[in-house]
Amino acid sequence: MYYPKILDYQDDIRSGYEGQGMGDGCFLCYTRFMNNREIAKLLREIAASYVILSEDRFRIIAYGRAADSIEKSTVEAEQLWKEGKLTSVPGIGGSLAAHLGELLKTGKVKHFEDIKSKIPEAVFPLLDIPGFGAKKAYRLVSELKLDNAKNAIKDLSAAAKSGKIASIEGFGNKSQQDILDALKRLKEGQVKENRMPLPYAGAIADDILSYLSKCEYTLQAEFLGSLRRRVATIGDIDIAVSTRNPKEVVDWFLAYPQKEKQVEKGTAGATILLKSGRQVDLRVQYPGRFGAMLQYFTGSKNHNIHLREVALKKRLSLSEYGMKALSKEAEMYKLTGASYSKKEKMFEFPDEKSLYRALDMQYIPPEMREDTGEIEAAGTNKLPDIIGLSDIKGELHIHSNYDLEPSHDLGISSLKEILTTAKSMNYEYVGISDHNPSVSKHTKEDVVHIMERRKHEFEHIMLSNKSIRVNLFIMMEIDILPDGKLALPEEAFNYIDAAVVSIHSGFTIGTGMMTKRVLSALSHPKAKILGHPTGRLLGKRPGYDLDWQQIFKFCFENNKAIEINSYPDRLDLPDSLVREAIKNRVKLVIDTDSHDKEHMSLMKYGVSVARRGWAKKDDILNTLPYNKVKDWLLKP
DNA sequence: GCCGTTTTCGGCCCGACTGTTTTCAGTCG
Repeated sequence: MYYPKILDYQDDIRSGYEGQGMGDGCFLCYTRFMNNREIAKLLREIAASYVILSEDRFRIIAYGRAADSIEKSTVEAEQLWKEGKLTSVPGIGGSLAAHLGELLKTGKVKHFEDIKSKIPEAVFPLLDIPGFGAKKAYRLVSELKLDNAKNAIKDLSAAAKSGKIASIEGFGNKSQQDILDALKRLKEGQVKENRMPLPYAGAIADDILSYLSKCEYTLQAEFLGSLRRRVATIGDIDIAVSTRNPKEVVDWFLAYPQKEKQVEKGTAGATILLKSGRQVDLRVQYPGRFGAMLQYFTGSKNHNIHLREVALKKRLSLSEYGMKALSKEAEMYKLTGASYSKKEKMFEFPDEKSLYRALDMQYIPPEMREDTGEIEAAGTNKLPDIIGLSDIKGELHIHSNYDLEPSHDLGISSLKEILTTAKSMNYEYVGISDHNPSVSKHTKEDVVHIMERRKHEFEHIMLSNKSIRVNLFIMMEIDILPDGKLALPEEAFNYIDAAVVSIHSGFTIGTGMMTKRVLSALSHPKAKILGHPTGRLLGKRPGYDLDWQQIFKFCFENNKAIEINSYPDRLDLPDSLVREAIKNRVKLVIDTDSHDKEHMSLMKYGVSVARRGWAKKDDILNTLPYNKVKDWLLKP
C-alpha cells in the first residue's frame, strides 16, 4: 500500500500558528468573538433544555439542525450577521437569526438565559459524555443531587465508582460500567475530533477494498459515508460489500491481516480495530438491495433526510432497504431498474441510479450529497456535469530535485522522472514550480545566476528527452513576503514562464493586511496562480483568513487562477470556497504540490475537492490542452 | 423552531441498538 509521505512543515508551523479564536481588533471589542463551534454548542444546550422541559419535539429538532448547520458553515456566523445573511444558513430562520444577532451583539440572549435558568447547571457538562443525552444527564443530576457544574463530571465519576448509579431505577450494573467507560474515553480525549485527512484514510481503505475484492463471494465493494463523499477529513472507515453469502464475507473481513481486534460482529456486518488504531465498519447486503444500502450509508444525513421527504410526497417511505409503498397508487408505480416485493410492499434497488430515478431525479454524485441544493437541481435536471479525473491534462505545481538552495524543501525526483511519470498519466504538460532560492543565503546576483543556470539545464534535459513528448513550463513557487513583495529579484523573472505565489510565513497579521498582501503579490504579471490559498494544514492548523470577495473579484478581473492543492494535509482551497470561487467566475487549477513523483497520483484527491465544490471541466484550467494553457500562462 | 412546483399554515425521516423492560425510552447515525 502506498502511504503519502509527510513532509516537514516545521517552518510553517514555527512561523505561523499561534492559535486563534479572537477576531481582528479583539482588544477593542467588549464582547468576546464567538466562533461557530461555540454557537453550535449553545444551540445544543438550548435543544437539551427543551427536551428536559418537554417542549414541542419539532422545535427541539429545529435547534439541533441549526446547531449542525452553524457548525458546518465555513463562514463564521459573525461575518454572516454583519452582512445580514444569517438566514442563508439552512435551518436558521427569522427567530433564530434574531437570537444569534443578540448573542453576537451583546454576548448573551435573554430568551436562552430564561430557558437555561430552569435547568440545573450541572446537566450541561454531562452532555459531552458519549451516550449521554438530555434525559439521561438530567435524570442523573437530579438523582445524585449534583449541584456544581464545575465538578459535575468528577462527582458523576465518584458516584459510579461507589456503585450509586446501579441502584437508580432504570439503571443497572451494565449502564454504570458503560458510564465509567465513557468517562474514561472523555478524559483521554478520544471523543474529541480524531479525524484524518482524506488521502490517508483513502490509502488505508484502498487496501481493505482490494483485500475484500479477493474474497470469492464479493460481488461488489464500495466505500461508504464521508469517505465516499470525499470529505476532507475522515473519522471511521466504512465499507459496503454486495454478496449472496454475507456470512462468508464477514468472516473473510475478520481475517484481515491488519486487524488488531474485533469490536462487533453481526449478520449485517462487522467492526474491527486496525493496528493503526483506526476503526473499520463493514456492511454486507444482497445484490438486489445493494443500491438502497449504498445510498443510505453514504449520506450525508441532511441529504438523506431531504431525500426521504421527497419520497414521502410520492407516498414512498425510503430506508436503507428500499422504498415502502404507502398507498395503493404507490404500489402500482412502475420503477425502472427496481423490483417489487409484494410481501413487504417494498421497492428494492440494486443500484443507486435506479433509486434516484424512482424519485424523478438525475443521479447525484456522492461528493455533492450535502443538501446544499443538489436535490432541487437533480429534480429539475439542472445538476452540473462535474469534473472527473480523466479531464486533467497536466499540472503546474511540482517540485523537482534541482538544487537551487531554497528556503523550503527540495523535491526528490528528477525532471526526467517527473516527465516520465507525467507521460504514464497521459499528461500533455507539467509545470515545475520549485521553491525560490533562499533570500537570506544569497545575494541578488547569486539568485539571478542560479535561476539562469536552472533554465538552461532544464532546456538541455528537454532536448535530450524529446521522445517523452511531455511539454514543460519552467515555473517557480515564490514566497509572498510579509510586505506583499515576492521573494525573487525582478531580473530573475526572465528565467521563468510563470509563477505560483504562496504564503509560508507570517500567518497572523489579520484579514485586512493579509488580503492586501496577497493582492499585491498577485499583481506581478508573472504571478498566475495563488498556491494553497488558505494555508491550512488539516488537523494541525486552521489557516489564515482572507477577504475572499476581494480576492475573487481581483482574480476574475485579472485572469489569475486559484489553486486546489491536492497535498494530503492541505486539500486547499477547501470545497466550500471552491463553490464560492466558481460562483464568482474565478478559474481554478488543480495541483499536487508533489515533492516526489509518487505524489503525482494524489491528483484524484484535488479532483474530489473540485467535485465537492461543483466544479465543471471548464472551471479548471488544467483540463485545457497544452496550447490553450500556454496562452493563458504566458500572457502578461 | 423551519419552510414552501401540492402549503404563509400545517406539516416536519427512518431504523438499529441497548439496557432495562415485559412494551419501551433514550441515543445514535
